[in-house]
Amino acid sequence: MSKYNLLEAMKAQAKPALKLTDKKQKIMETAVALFAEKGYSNTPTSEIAKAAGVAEGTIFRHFGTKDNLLVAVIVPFLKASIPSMAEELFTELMSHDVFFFEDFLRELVRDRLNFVKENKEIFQIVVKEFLYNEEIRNELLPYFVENIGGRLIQVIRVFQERGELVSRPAEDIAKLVVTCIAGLFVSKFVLMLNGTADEEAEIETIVRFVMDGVRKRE
Amino acid sequence: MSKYNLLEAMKAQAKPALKLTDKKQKIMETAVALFAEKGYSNTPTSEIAKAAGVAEGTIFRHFGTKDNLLVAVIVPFLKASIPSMAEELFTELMSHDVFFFEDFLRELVRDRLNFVKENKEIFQIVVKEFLYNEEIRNELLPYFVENIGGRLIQVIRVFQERGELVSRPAEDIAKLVVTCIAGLFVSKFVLMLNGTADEEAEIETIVRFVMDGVRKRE
Amino acid sequence: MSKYNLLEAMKAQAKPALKLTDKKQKIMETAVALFAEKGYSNTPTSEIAKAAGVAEGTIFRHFGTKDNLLVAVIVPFLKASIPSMAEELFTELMSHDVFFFEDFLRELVRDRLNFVKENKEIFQIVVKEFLYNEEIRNELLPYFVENIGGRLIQVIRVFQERGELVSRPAEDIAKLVVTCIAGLFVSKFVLMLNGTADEEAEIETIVRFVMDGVRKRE
Amino acid sequence: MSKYNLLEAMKAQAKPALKLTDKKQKIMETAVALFAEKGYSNTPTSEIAKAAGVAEGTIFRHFGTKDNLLVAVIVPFLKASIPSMAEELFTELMSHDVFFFEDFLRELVRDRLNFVKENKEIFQIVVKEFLYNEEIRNELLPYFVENIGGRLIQVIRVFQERGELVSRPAEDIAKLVVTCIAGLFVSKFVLMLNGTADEEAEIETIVRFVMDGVRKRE
DNA sequence: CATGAATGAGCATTCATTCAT
DNA sequence: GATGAATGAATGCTCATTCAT
Repeated sequence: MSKYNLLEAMKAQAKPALKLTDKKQKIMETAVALFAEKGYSNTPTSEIAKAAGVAEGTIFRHFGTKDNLLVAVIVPFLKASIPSMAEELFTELMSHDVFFFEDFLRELVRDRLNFVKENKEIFQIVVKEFLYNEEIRNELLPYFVENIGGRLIQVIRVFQERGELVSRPAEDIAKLVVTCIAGLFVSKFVLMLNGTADEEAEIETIVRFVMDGVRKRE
Repeated sequence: MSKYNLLEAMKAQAKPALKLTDKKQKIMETAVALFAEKGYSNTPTSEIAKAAGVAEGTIFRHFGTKDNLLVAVIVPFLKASIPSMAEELFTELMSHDVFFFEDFLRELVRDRLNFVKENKEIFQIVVKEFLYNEEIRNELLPYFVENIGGRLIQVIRVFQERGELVSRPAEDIAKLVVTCIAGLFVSKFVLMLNGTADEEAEIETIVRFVMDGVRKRE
Repeated sequence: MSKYNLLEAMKAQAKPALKLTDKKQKIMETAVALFAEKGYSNTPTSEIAKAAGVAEGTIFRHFGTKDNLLVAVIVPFLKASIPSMAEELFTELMSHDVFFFEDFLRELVRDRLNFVKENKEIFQIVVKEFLYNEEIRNELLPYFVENIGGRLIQVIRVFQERGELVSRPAEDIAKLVVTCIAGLFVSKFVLMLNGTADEEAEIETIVRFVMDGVRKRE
Repeated sequence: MSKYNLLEAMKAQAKPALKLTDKKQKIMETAVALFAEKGYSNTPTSEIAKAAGVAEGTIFRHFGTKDNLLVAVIVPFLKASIPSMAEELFTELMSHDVFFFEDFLRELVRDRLNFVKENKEIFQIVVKEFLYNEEIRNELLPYFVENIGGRLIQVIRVFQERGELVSRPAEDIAKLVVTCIAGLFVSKFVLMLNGTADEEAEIETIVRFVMDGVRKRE
């Protein structure tokens, strides 16, 4: 059995208990900043306590274990990680004829870029722990594959049928698209390889790359 | 000053001292396996010692510190990480007219895929520590950007002049290409999202995605 | 830069925080006894912990490092090591005509003898570490020379002008006097070469030796 | 039973085996320098080996243990520490009437000063370990008291009978004289509180202090 | 004799967690 | 709820000593 049970935690946190104590809130904010900066296992609870201005015992009163603190911090992010967009689009696509995959892709990238930009630190934590911590990876990987990959595959299939997308296996296409977008986000928000300041141009670059690759056409 | 000085270590290890003791060799092999599996900082030296069948002191007699053991394991990999290909190709391209970027890309992917496949565990270590360990990242990032990015940019420029590649900034193209390939390698060798068994098909999929994207053409 | 910064520590410990925890107090007492008996570097923290009836971690919670424990134990002693007497006497001497150097010396010896007797163990620690530990010596030597030597020299000069003391350089006289007294204290409290039980007689012996040497006079 | 048995070692080393190997000789010289500088327990055998240009094993081949190396280095010094002078003088004094205690003292100080000056480093070692290492102290203290103290007491008694020295207990006088001389040697050769460059003047200062104290006489 | 790889007990220090107040 | 002193297992590292070559 897993030490983390992130998915259990996600279900449990259905009602996100908006009434966070001042202290509890402060601990979480501090933990996010420190985990993002130095990594989970390089951040002692003593340092979190000090930076948050609480006693070390208080952390354990609220979260029980350090692991639980990580979970508490990560779960709301994970729940918001699934682009609801994809599902909405899919429903819509089935009924009306709307727009092009290129437009969907553009909106998807824009949407996720904004989401990650607003949750930069937690994104860093999730990426780092996802790779570093085997248990977390084992918990999250199926979740991502199913929820994100799965929806995207459905969307892709629709556009393939319409003839806009190549007819390779939708799984392969989804994987390429996700890897490409995720890779660029990691590069931008974790490795801090800052590209252009102009965000719209950046989005356009990604979209055109994914759609048409690097070959010149006349 | 950095704790690691990986680049210094790389220069110093010019002649890799092939005369590795049995024990030293065993320690390194064991460390590679454990670091890859659980991450550097989650692997106690005591466990390495036990798994390698040596006394803990032996590790420190050979490597001095745990950090040095990591460096000793990583450095040869890093030195072989720069695709000499790119440089050779670049020289060749300047003199004769040979082949297409698509062919270059195919060879590059094939070459690096084989390299990483043969060094799977060390690749896992490097990827994980690269993201998790700030000092290592700070050491390696400029190295990668300059050596890998730099060479690729030069190659791209040549093919742009020949009209095979789109005329967006070569830096952007290089970044997209590298991110895409790196992302797929991470997905395959670190996250273990196994794709097709047919490797040639896999290479072809990447090449076609990078060259032409996902849009259908008649 | 020094590892110890004893003088810094002395300034910092201005208000010695009388509210010592039971445990903290117990640790310090135990450490004093063990350091005095076996020397600082021959006393493992584990042994201190065991003898003090606390967990080893508790030592580090209170003192951070073993070095700091030594400092915490030594500093109050050092601050009380300067005989305020000398300074007071000096001021007094400048205004009124009071007593003889012989009387001053007798009081000085009596005062310091009592002080060391009451701090026997810490005196042992200081003497041993002073000789054994280069860094501690480098920290303390200038302090002693200036504070103890300096004041004594001033006193000696006054009595030289009054014609009670020989007119050799005051520095030389001070050095002889200090060496002689310190040597006898070390002999008594560190080497445990117990002299007479009669302390007053002991003091008188020292004073007469310093004043008149060993030559018989009629 | 003692770990050291210095006295046993002294007896055993009766014939000092002049045929010291090159390596053995080099090890001892290096050990002397390092022990004097950093103290016995702060000097790893590995460092001695390196500095001496031998393998670490070689030290143990020759000396068996690190303790034995210390003993090997110290013992010849200890054997030469007893001023044969005192004994010779005593024999001489019983037969003829020669010179004054003051002259004896002057010669004693000169003789020991030269001895220590020529064996400065071993003197440092002996002083430091004598204070720091209980076992060594327990071994050497009785030896010093008996051999050095004992002889001096006899000499003093003779001069007391002749009326040159005060008639306090000879033991007390001996102790004062030894403490005073030893203290000044420690101050000069261990603490490095350099006095005058003029050695004869220094000797004279000590002699006059011991003989007549600090009181001015007309 | 000499070597140096190997050993493993021992050490200072860290840190998540507990619990009495 | 909040505190922070106390815990003790775990960790990286040191070093005297052994032994096969």
